[in-house]
Amino acid sequence: MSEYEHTCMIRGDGGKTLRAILDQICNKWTLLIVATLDQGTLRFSDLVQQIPGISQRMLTLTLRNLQRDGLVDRAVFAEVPPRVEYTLTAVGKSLIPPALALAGWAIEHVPHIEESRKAYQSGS
Amino acid sequence: MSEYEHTCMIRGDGGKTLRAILDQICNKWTLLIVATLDQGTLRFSDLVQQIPGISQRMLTLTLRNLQRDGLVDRAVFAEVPPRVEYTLTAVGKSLIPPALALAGWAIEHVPHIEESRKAYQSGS
DNA sequence: CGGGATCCTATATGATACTG
DNA sequence: CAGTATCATATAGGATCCCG
Repeated sequence: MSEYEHTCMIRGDGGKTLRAILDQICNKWTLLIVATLDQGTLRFSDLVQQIPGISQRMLTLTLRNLQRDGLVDRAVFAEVPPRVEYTLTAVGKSLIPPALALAGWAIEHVPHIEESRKAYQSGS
Repeated sequence: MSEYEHTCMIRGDGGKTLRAILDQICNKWTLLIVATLDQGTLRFSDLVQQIPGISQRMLTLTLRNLQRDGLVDRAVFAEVPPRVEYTLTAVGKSLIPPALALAGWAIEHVPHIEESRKAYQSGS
């Protein structure tokens, strides 16, 4: 039943490699931006509108990181007013299935987790 | 090619539900602890030894959260010296496959990401 | 329109010392 | 052994204003 032979992928080098990547992915906005860009190419203002609550600052920062890591392409058009379009790269798209796996797990277990939290509260 | 129909799982309610759970999972130690506990039942001191760099404080805090969320069982034995054993619950174990999926993605793309970072640096 | 620059706060994490 | 308590710090994230 145990998957111990495989969890070395997580524990690996003490989890360093994995966590370095995970830190980039599991911040507040990355998955949301990637999931939104799965629709296709979008402009900066499109992303602001479609991602509720994100600030310009965090959108810019997160997009820069995604671009730096090669998950997103950034195309600037020399027009007035300026136009900048963002598109998922192949690597960016490849992140979606594992992200969905985690999202599926989370959504599937939300009821159990919330129940457990209530029981824990009343217990202590 | 697009998985847009499915990414609503991520975007859902603006990502709120997913991120509430993700915040618990993607902190510095949670996945490492869960992966370590996949071996089976372990004592507090076992975890300290097997997880390099973790402090007693963070191990305690993270274990409490996992226990509260029903991912880990905590068993206290009234002995001297005290013995406390931690075990993954079924829900806790169920987190491992999606975690492995993400870990697999990360490890598979580390080379590409590092390459992209170097290119980004020299570009700017 | 698409940011950059600046300031600010909350929180996660760490170090250390103490205890039943 | 398995924590708790306290203090300190780094950083993520947010608010606001300005610019080409």
